[in-house]
Amino acid sequence: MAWEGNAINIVIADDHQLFNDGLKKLLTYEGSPYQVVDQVYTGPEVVPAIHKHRPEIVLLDINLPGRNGIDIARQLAKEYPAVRIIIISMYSYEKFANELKQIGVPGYLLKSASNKQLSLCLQRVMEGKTYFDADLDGHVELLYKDDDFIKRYNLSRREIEIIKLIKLGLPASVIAEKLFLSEETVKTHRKNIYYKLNINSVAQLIQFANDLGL
Amino acid sequence: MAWEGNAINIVIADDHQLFNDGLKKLLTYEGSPYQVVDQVYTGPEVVPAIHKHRPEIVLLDINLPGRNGIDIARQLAKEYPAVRIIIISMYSYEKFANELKQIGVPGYLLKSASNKQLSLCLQRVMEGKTYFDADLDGHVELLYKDDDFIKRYNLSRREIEIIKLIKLGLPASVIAEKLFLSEETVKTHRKNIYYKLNINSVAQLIQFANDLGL
DNA sequence: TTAACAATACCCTAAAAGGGGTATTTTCCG
DNA sequence: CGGAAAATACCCCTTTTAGGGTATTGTTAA
Repeated sequence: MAWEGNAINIVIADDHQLFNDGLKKLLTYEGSPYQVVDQVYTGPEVVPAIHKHRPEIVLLDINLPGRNGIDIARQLAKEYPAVRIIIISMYSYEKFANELKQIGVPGYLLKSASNKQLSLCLQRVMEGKTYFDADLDGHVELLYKDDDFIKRYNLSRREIEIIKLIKLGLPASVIAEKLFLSEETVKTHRKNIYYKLNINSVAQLIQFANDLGL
Repeated sequence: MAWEGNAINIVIADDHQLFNDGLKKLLTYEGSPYQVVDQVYTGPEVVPAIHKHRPEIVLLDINLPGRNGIDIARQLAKEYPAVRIIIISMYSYEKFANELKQIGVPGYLLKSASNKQLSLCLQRVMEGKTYFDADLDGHVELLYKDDDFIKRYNLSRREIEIIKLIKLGLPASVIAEKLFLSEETVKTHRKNIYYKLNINSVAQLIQFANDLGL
């Protein structure tokens, strides 16, 4: 499609095939300077694809099956510093934003971004600048999601916070340290969560949280 | 694009703009029978859009800001029964599958579905049949997926079986009963699984299994 | 301004998980 | 056939969870 000569080559890494394919379509309109040279759908496929194609840009999801997107970004930044990484994620992981910047990731787009924001991001990154959607937008969606969750299951804000930490596999003692609480308090919250959700194991809690996108 | 005469009209409701726009592109290829007549990005916009366009099909996300997709589906089924609803969701909400079927939703696609699955789903729904990706996930594809999983992480068939039961939140004792094994054996398998996957908690195991669609 | 809820924190106990071994029998492939 | 891998099963121990309470302090909405 694009004039082969100096097209900007892109690799897309996202496990949602419909999103991945749709993104390709969005990028390869008539007269586009971009060319999607490869699409991968799992974590372990990313590095080999980059090695093979040496694209100018990789659009990289964080939640890839098999391997964490941030780990991949770290390896790519080290081994393929010429490849510009743009993270494409559902949420604004503010915690990771600084980490990603430090790694040298120049772009961060939310999936709720518009086509124009995508173009702008690509453009800026190709100019050697940065574009971090995560800084601007982040809070709104997350707070809303939590609110929705709270309403539906009568959970409190603190309880949501603790659910997220349990999801990471942290024991009550560590969660307590992180939140500057007594371990007993964390256990009390956990008990209340189980009661409200009518469950009785961490496995069920995680299924529940995952199902609702928490 | 499509021959205006008898094109199948579609409304897309998804808050991830890039996904929404990409989906439109995927549906409106040259010679496509489909025509995207409207795109909305929040819950409250859905019903008015349906009212205005009376499309044959609405592709509806569950996690919409402002209003829950299931509620919307319920209202649409009642007030606009001619509109065929296809849920497009990130996760397989097995809990809600029956509820959705009862409401009369004929289609359920995962975002990780392929373009072909999308086409098939649309086709079947337009023929008055149903297409539930959430179900298939549990049966048809699993055997293949298991093999893939085994190869990548050196897990045995028995270990996969036990992972699935752990995922349900069952304690080792119950798993042992179910499989006619000693509890100690189940614990041994679990230890080996943790070692192979380099993890150390049930929370991490579930994340892992979910990521790989197990 | 109270009553309800959220958040905090402690007590107790039993069950289960997590982590370190070792060892036997089956199964299956070369 | 023989050896590797898988599946089975047990021992030990410590930590954590799960479930049963009670209780104090804020905050907040009726």
